Amino acid sequence: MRDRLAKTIADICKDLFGTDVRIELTRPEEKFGDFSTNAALQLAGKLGTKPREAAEKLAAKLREDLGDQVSEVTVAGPGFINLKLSDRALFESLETAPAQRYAGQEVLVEFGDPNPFKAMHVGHLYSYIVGDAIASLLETAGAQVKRLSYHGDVGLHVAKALWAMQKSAEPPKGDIGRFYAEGAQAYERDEQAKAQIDALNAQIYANDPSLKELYDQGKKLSFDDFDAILKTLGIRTDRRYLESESTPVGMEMVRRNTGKVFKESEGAIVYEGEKSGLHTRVFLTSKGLPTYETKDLGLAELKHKEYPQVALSVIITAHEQAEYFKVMLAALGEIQPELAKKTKHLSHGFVSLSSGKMSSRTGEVYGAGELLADVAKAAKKQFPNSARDMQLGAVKYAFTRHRLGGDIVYDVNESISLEGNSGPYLQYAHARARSVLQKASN
RNA sequence: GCCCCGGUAGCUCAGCUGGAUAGAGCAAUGGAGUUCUAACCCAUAGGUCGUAGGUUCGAAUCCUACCCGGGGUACCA
Repeated sequence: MRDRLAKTIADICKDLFGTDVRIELTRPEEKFGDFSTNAALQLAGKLGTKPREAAEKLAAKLREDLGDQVSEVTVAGPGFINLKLSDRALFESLETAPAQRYAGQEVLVEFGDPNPFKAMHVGHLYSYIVGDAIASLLETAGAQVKRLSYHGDVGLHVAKALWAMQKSAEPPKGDIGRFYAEGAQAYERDEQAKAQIDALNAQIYANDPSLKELYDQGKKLSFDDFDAILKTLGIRTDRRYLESESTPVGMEMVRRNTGKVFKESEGAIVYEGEKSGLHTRVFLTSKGLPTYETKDLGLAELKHKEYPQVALSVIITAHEQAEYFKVMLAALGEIQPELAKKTKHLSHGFVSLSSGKMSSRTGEVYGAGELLADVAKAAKKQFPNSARDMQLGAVKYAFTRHRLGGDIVYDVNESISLEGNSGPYLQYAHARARSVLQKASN
């Protein structure tokens, strides 16, 4: 509808004034109409005529050419042309399918990315909800979307959790996050524990078989926990990548390109981002160990191998990684230019709670599951019969109603409110509207 | 220090590829209705659009400087 109108207006401008104009059709305040264009203002600027005169001429022609599409064409203010759609056009637009910009194309969307052996916190929840929404949007635009996630299954955080699991008398079960929290605290406070954890970390890197059983237990526990939360959220993941997969691929890429893309500096292998206005980052440490950037390079290559036909690859993370990704993508751009061009990093801010609740009693971060449970509790209290869908709608809407970029504040009570800017409000409005329609047709 | 993001009504946020008196929800104040799932309705009040310059016929929107908050800034992720 919008595109068709814009084209008609552009054609008329060309006919009448012999000039090409980039037509902007905006949604003005309701009282002005359904669409509004500043085409006449643009024309006046180009031709040096009075805006209102150009607007009147344009409007007259539009009334003629648009026929039953519009019920009103008016000129207002300095020379805006306001269009009011006819009922017929309005109904037609309802039946028009959305634009299929990515029709039939494969698109990857990576989001969520919680690390096993740690709790999934509200930041991950934000990433999952935003990422899933973006994936759905792309699906609506016709894309064949693959939802991906990436998980750090090796590293110091694993050692911290394993250390606490080893010390525990009982077999590990339930919330894995508490083991991590215990290990992380000991690592900070206790020199002896720190040494033990560092040793454990080396063992993990060396794939020590004596750790395998505990490691596998912990990993399973983590992913079972993630799965439960994702099931509640109704979010699926098509492919999970692990750091242990991407690491060898990335190391190979860095080695192959050392001397070309990467440089040796102070014993480490680095990428000098300064040449593209960024900063230098280490890819291989002086001990020869891969950093996150190398692993991400490998991940990009892994995705490329499995999905060679992608039109677009989106990665969604928190804001803290924004500049890191610029450097990583700049390096990738020198190795695989076409791949880097198709990769787009989007970042979101941090979540804070209006209640001020950020960490639970143990000093861990506020968990994703914990938030979901708190919402369910608050919803049940206010609306004893509230459905799961209502709670989910509340959380998802509260997290997606903001523009991406800034930090967001989450307020449980506001999110479950039946009034105002909330998910349940929309759901209720929808239900009522359908009810009215149904009764009208009986 | 340098780089990135944010700074709009008491609160949470839209608007930021320049355009019509800066909008919404919540909260506040004053009213109306007792119901077809009332998703409420009407009205009032509330804003130096972080600050100061600049560009423009026109700036919340573009440019510059500065202030405040968050993040990043070589061997963590």
